[in-house]
Amino acid sequence: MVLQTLNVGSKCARCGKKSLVTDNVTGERFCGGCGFVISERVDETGPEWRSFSKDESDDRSRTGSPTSLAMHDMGLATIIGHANKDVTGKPLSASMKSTIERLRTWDSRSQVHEPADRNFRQAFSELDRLKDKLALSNAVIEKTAYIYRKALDKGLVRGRSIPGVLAAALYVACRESGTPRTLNDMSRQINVKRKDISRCYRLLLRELDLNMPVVNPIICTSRIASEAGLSEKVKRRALTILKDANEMEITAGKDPMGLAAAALYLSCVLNGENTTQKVIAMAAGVTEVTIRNRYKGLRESLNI
DNA sequence: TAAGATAAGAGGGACAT
DNA sequence: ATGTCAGTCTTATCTTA
Repeated sequence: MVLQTLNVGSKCARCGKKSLVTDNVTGERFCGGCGFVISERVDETGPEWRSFSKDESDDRSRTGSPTSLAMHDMGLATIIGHANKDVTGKPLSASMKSTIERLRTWDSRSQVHEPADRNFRQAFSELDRLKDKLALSNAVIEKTAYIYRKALDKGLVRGRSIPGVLAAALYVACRESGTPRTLNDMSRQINVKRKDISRCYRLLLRELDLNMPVVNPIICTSRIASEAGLSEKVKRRALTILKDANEMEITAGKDPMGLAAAALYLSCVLNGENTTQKVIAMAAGVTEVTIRNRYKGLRESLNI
């Protein structure tokens, strides 16, 4: 456990001695006199992730050291060095030496070589890629990591593809946090068939006893409206349409994206705005036929 | 060209066997 | 466990305005 002494000379906040040292392997700064740890990691400054919209920037500013569930060891690694000397530089006794060697073995095993941990590393590097691709917030990523860990603990990943289960966990996290991302979005980015993700998703719901809030079409509306470049006025009208539809209980069991898309289309027609079903269908990720069906249903139910 | 109509097929939930 | 059924969504094709 040899520690290279850098930054010597600063005063310790606890004992007052000028004996602060930095472990250049882990980046920990602590007092050589009393062992007081000053900071475990070197904090970076500035925002950690780029933001994609105003309302997403709020939960992305950095508040501390980046310890994350999405790191294979949750960012808590300690590394046992290779020199058999203690803090003062004296050689270790024979019994202590064997103890340390045993610890070192398990230390390194627990970090990289255990199968579960390799699984994490693979999954989380993929997750990191998806974060950018799908413009996801840090909160969603953390939630995904948490769910994935639980799934792995329960042995749900065995026999299934890592990206598949990961995408399912991500989908759960999005649903829980009200982030409107569809299975198709996931499927496109992670290159796993929608069907497979869907199956893993249902598995997670069953095995982890999750109960998912129903996707709110109202949230979908905003996403589609901005994607299709629709006006604020149209969006508002669509929202009242959805509210009415909800009260008339004709929304149950319908694809929320299709519903939101139809409400937007109806709103465009009512407001005399020129938009095609095709544009909205593209933005919503549903087919024109679905829009037509929902559109028809909305008009009949609301007597428009 | 956009919108509407129709048909075939897929995937999954509810339910009974 | 397995099969059937009703309901939804997608894809494809044709018709209509």
